[in-house]
Amino acid sequence: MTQVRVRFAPSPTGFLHIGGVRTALFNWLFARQQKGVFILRIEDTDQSRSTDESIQAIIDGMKWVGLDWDEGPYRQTERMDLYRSHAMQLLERGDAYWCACTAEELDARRKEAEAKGLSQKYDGRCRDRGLTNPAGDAALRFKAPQEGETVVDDLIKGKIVFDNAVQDDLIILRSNGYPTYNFSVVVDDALMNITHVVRGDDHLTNTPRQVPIFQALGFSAPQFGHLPMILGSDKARLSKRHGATSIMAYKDMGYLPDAMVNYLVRLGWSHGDQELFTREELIEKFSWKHVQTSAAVFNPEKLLWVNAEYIKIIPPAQVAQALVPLLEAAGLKDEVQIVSADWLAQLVILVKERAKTLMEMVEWVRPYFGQSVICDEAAAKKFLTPAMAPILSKLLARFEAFPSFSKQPWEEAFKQMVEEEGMKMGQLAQPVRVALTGRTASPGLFDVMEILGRDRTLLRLRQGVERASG
RNA sequence: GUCCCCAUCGUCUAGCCUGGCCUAGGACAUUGCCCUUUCAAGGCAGUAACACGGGUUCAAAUCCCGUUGGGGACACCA
Repeated sequence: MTQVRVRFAPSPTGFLHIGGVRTALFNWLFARQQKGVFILRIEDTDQSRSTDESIQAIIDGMKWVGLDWDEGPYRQTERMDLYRSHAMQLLERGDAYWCACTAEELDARRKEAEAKGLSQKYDGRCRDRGLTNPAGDAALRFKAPQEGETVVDDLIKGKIVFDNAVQDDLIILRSNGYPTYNFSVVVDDALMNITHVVRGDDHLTNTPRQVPIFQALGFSAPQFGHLPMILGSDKARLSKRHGATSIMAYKDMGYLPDAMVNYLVRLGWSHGDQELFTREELIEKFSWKHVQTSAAVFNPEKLLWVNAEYIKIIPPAQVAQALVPLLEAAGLKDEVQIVSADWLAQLVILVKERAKTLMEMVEWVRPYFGQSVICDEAAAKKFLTPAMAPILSKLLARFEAFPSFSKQPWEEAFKQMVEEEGMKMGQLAQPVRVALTGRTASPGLFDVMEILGRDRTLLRLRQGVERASG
């Protein structure tokens, strides 16, 4: 058994998006399961579109979702000699030829063919001209076999047969000397000993173009696997129209990387009825057999649910840690600094069942920082009424009698007062909640008091009484 | 236009390979109820799908053919 070697090979022409992450993820899972090697390779042979910022964005994105690579990042622009020397091999063997047609001419002919409803294939006019390239401005074309069939046994789709007669003589070296995609991938996949090429469905028709190049170069082709596409809610290919597509945008929106991974892997793969998996489980249970053959619609609501599940499952201290940067960004930098990690973890426990994202959690948690509270006007108007003032004042007095906070006695005192006043629980609880948190919705009252501590509880209650009286 | 892929609830999917256990299961969303100091969470229940047409077979969601529909590819982009 040779060792599994897979790669993720994005082109640095923009940020790392959802689809790319999923492709990377399937490769990574397979590599980890097979104790293989996962390679990151940057396909930057398109000079005009590749940027260094994009490369950094890819690296940042991969790191955030925790997809670590064993080799690379390789950059194709650093491997130019390899492509050129292999292209020359093909030329020498008669498997490639120089083509003097200019891009403009080709474009014009293609448009004409399209207008007439004919094949848009290259007409092969330079194929047998035996041209040389003295001026250095010709492009090199691969002489694609025109007879027989190319059969691909896809890991996901099964056996697919392509007629060689429809294959084009692809340009493998541009007139500027740079290789094109279909050639550089082959050279790299061959030279890097890639055993399994797993990529998006959109590359399916590239496979019969690439297989003959492997063969002409004297390499055996790797195994191929084509992942179905991810679609937007309108069933069109996922794009900016469907909201944030950069993976890092999800970080900013308060998604947990593990939740992202869990959602994405379930989008196109399943293990019976199981919805939630640890990474270890994913690595253990992953199999090509259960990868879906059809495209899947990206469903933000389910992602939200998965994220909420992770917020509940993950150790609170860990959630707290991920929350800190968002708190700082929300203007709570000073407040966060003076607070202990333990206290923050406790706070997370209070709100983790209410927040579906870290972003929402920031809002849930905001009232528990600072001495006083910022009170919602409508809430105050409704619950901190003059009529409530004496009752709240009475409650305050009872609480003040306790030298320290303790849940049970405080709760008993509270309930006793409700009874004495002939009130319903909610009639007293809501005004107190507003006084303590400034809002009508919060975690359990006594949990709130516990997190605030005796002093702040009393302070806020006192301020609530004032407000109600005023 | 040519070539390729795909088709189960609104969405993600189980089942399909190896036909009967499918009166088609789970999850998200949605609706109702319960729980309840608020908001959540949780529990219970409900609505909801085998694209269509032909075969093959005692028997088809499952196998075969066709139709329709969706997607992808056809660049000196990747």
